[in-house]
Amino acid sequence: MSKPSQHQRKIKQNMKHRDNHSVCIKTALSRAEKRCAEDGQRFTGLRRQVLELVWAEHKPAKAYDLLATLSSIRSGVAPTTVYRALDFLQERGLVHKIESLNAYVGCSQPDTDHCGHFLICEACSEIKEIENSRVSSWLEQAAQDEDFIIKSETVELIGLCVRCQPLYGERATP
Amino acid sequence: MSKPSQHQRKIKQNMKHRDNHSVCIKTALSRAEKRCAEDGQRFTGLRRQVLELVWAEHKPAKAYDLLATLSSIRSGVAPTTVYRALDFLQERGLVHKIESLNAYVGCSQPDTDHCGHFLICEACSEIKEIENSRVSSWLEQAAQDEDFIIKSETVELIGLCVRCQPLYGERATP
DNA sequence: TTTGGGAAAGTAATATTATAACGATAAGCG
DNA sequence: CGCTTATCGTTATAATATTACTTTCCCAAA
Repeated sequence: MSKPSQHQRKIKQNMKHRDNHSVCIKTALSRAEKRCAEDGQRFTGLRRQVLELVWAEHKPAKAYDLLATLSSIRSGVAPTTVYRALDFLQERGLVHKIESLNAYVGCSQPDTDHCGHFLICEACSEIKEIENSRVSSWLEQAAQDEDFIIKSETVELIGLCVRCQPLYGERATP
Repeated sequence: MSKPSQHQRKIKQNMKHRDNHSVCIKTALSRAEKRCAEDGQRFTGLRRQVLELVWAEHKPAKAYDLLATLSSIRSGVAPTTVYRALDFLQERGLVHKIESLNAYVGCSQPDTDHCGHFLICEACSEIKEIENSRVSSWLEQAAQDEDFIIKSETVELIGLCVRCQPLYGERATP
């Protein structure tokens, strides 16, 4: 309500990003390639294909959907195939699992060592990874109050993204 | 490092709590009863038993483990039985699901309307729900930066609880 | 160039988690 | 009491994930 022009600007940013999504994919792939090379790991055809499929949209990809798609472009694909590739990609921080959806998304900041924090739109399913170092330090603080030492974080915020708010009047999925 | 005596105090608090855990359970049950009465909902024997089992420990309870235990004290128990009861309890805020574990814990603050935030010890599996209104308002802030409206939050912090830190030297599970 | 070792992928089976569909029963209400 | 509806029983099946074992492929050392 407070800053409509800024709101519009963010929507445009978002649109632009969608139009150029193929750039995202390419970037993700080349970063993955680089990352694997550095680690002395093999970025095989299978792994590349799975990562490409995960990146096909900024939406959570279900393992069995990846399996189905992958089967159509490659033979001898079983659940194991997909899960192994996903495990590999997760270990290298190239993909995150969204626990509340049992689904996977490409990591948008694979260079920084981190666990992802996500905004998940319940209307359009788009996922945005928030890069917000404040969040982690805040959570650290909260944990410290209990003398708890954090090793990894699952933070998944479900709600309405900037584009879907006008459509759903700030209420839940119709 | 900084406050060893306070650390000790917290450990003692924790111990004391474990010794008196039956109190937890009773409290949880009577709160549930009250809550259901207020809502005009039936707190049936089945629902009570499931809630009791979930509260048996401060550890995540798996649906199929509940199923097995429940089967031993009641006949005609199927997966549906357990999931229905869990759904009921979740809707009323009496139980939370831990997404990263596919497991369920009793809610320690069923009176306040909230989504839970959890500290999960990877060594002993104990779960502590953090009641920390700061956390939610921090996350709101982070979401606002993206003009995102939060409807619900999944926050699960994995690490070492106060009792397990000395045992595992602040490192991951052995 | 060959070959041996290890990583990756193929294959089959199975475990784990969750839901759907439909009928039977029992609790509350007029 | 008889009606309505929530609850529960029952069966089947869907969706997600892992284990174990075999085969293939890559790469590097001989």
